[in-house]
Amino acid sequence: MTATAAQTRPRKRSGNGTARPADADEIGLDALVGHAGYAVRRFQIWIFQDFIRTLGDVDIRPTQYSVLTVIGANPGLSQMAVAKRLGIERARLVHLLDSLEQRKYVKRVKSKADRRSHALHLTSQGETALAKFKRLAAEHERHVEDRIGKENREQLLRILAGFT
Amino acid sequence: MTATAAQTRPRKRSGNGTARPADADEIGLDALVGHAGYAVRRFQIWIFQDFIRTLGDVDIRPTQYSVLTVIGANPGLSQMAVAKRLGIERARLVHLLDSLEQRKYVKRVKSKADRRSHALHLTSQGETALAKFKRLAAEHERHVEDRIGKENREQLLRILAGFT
DNA sequence: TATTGTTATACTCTATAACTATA
DNA sequence: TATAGTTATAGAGTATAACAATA
Repeated sequence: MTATAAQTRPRKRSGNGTARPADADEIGLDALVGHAGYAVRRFQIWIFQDFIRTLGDVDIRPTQYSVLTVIGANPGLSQMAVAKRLGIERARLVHLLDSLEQRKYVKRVKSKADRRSHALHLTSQGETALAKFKRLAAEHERHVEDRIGKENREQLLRILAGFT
Repeated sequence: MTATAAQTRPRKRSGNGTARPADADEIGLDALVGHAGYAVRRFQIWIFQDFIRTLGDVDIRPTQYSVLTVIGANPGLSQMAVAKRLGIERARLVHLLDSLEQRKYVKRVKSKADRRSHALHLTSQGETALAKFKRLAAEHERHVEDRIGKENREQLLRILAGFT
């Protein structure tokens, strides 16, 4: 348990009494091993790196992908709605959309109902591009499956379903 | 599946033909639902926020906690060794240690064996403080358990054990 | 030549605050 | 007054490059 691990003594290294530094894989993590947050963080880094690599040719990062996907599935949403749904700061979404609009994937249409807000839509270019991004993202997902196993991936999605 | 979800049409909102904007919880995530990375990312944000809140009084963040824990369990490590083990850039570790050293939790001792490197140790203040941090971190871990369930947390740790 | 710690730069992301134009 | 979008700033975190001291 994490609580009792607090009393763990530093473990001996090498056992040969030399001053030789420990190899990376013989360094103990102590209490960290019992923390879900540590494992989740390391996994998340791995998974994002694979996503970025797999979608490297099309230069789309996870956050951009999530924005395009949500707009694609819910055309006409306001920026506030997208920001809230994805847990992104509305100030940050502004820049994300600037970039996606420059690349002609998204357009901001002035809403007639509420002239303060923009209705977000994919351009036809955006629709075509998103279809390709989704194919690449599915490929990335297969890498995840290869890494942790089909069953484990499904279990993971089930356990974390409440956070989406 | 994520692959077939690429063909999903935008789902109807409200079904009443009005221009009323969709509520946050009726906005579909489409392909995102099938991505482990999205769920993991949202979960990781939740878990870090709880960690930061739970250890708010002692002003220790997850990365600082991981550095202190590893030094505590492996006294005498070099900065390179700590950086490698935790997957932190060595340039970044410099600043983390500056702060932890200012707060008298850690000391850098010039290594006799290799005069380029520093041997890292907790101060006695640091040892005492870390014991307290570990108790608070264990409390945070119980929050995780409350949120996702004891079984699920253990399953998660098992699935992600390879990433630590 | 290579490595350790350091400094510096740039870019991403999170968290705020404040401004404008609307409502 | 409150909200949507915008601009700006500050602090984490990530990714590099370059430098001095040492190996």
